[in-house]
Amino acid sequence: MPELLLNITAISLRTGIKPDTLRKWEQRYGVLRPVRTASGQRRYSETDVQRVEWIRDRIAEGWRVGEASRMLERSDSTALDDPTELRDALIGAIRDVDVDAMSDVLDQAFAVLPTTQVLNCVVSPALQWTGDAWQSGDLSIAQEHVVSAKVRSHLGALLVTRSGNVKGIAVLACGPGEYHDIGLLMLAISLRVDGWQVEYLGANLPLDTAVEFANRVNATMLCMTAAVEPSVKRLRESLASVERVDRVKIVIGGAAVTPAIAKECGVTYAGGTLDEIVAQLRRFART
Amino acid sequence: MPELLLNITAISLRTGIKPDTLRKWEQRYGVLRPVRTASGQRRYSETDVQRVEWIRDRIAEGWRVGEASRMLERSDSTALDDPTELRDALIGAIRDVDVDAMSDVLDQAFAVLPTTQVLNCVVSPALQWTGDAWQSGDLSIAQEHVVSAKVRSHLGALLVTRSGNVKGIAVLACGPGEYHDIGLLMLAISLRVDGWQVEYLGANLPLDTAVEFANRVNATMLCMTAAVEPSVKRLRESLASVERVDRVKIVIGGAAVTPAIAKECGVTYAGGTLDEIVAQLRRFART
DNA sequence: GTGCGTTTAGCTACTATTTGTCCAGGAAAT
DNA sequence: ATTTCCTGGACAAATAGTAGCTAAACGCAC
Repeated sequence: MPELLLNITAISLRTGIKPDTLRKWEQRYGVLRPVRTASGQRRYSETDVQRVEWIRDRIAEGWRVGEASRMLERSDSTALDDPTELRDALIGAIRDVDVDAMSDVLDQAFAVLPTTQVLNCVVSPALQWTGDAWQSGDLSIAQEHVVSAKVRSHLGALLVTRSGNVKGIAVLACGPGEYHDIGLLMLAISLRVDGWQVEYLGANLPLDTAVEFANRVNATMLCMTAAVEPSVKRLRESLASVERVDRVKIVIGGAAVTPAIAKECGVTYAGGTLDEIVAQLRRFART
Repeated sequence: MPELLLNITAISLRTGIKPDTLRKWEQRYGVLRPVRTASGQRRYSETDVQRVEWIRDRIAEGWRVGEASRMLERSDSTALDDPTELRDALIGAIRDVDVDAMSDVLDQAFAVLPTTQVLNCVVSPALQWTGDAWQSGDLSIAQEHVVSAKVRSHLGALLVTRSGNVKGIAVLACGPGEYHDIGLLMLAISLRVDGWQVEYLGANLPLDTAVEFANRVNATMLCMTAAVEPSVKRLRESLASVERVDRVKIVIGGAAVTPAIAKECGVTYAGGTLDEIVAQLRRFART
């Protein structure tokens, strides 16, 4: 599937709606969610074209833009479109071990909400809940695994689509001994949406080989995570001994990493919500 | 027939793009690769004319030059449809650490070949090659990881689509301590294609909780894998101590598992190529 | 109809990026 | 000798971005 994305002039020529207007529609009604390129330019999909044409036709029939947009929103959200409700629905499906429902809710969420919102407001809280429920013994490890696997599949699907133009290349990996990679996967998706080319290396990667790889693919930065204490220790040891490549900036983060640790190792720290991390990395890359 | 070559003025007159612009396109986007005379002058072919005209037309449709060029690059990367060639192309991309090409080849393969054939004839051999190259030191762990991650994403995307449960429910998981899950993921896809409802639990799962889960979702069978020696040991220990549920048939397999081990533990063995395993499980489920 | 508030497209101002054109100085072709 | 072409850099024009303002169009109460 060579997914080709239109810029604002192209979609404007095809739909007959001026660029200014398209931007206003996006700002006011959020009907269009074009992905952004490296420099922040909008890139529209075929679906976006269809949405614009649909609204244009409604306007021709005498509807107002706002109403048409709301109709469109409503028509493609059969049931839920509220992040909170979707989150609760997902948690409910997990609690009931209803694997089909889990997929349904995830499909639904990705269909009606912007990707970053799905990650921040639906997937993240649900995973958090899953972790807590597992710790308190309300959920078995198998249930926790099935949730992870499901989420991973959905996120993986988002990672395969490639965007043509890029801010830079970001290499993402879990530190040595670290197997908690879902958070990193979510970051990968978020960065991709923000216009990065992401090379995702997954769990348990020695730092030296990660640096070498990042250098080889000409990456702008290398993000390593550690979610638990033992792997922070190993990551720190690696950072102390690894030979740095100046061109590749190293960023660390993850549940068990603190700004102090990063400072001590002479690398940058990123943390907070996904959106915050993306913003931090965006600024950081410019420096 | 002596191929007729145009100098830069000629191609400029035919396409309406000024020589200066053509040179900049070449410099900036590399779309044109005219041959050079002894003294370094550009000589364009008919293909080059077509490429310039194609880009010119895209620009008229509102695209930006840079992106149109990239689209052109993408579209004329030769389309393969032979499993062997695709396999070799994938291995080549892995060897060259060309992450974009890897995605291209995988996209291509899944587009033109049946899923099972992609897994058996393209992905499997390429992963095998990757493993061998890693062991012989020709490939770093990072390179091995990026291949895994890429393949995992593509396979995960296939696992998201749900199909009816005609043959029964199969629960798949790696045994405790086992993190090599790509083979299992490929089996998951193959079983799904064969008409099973697959619940994929991924790496490192204790057997007792897997059995409990399989029972809870009314599974027909539970497949556990072990790819390396230590995890076979843990799997055997678990099998000896876990409480069986009659309804759920347990099957084990994986690189480090032998029929003898399965027999000793009182469970069924499955092994061979993906197709063979699927056939074995199909027969097995009927009993 | 008239008046009033809301909705809407278009416009301006300003910044950043992308892209086409031009120029200088030297080499080759005519 | 004049013209064409090369490279590389400089620069201006075009395209996009954001934010905020304006005025026409519209809905609705009177």
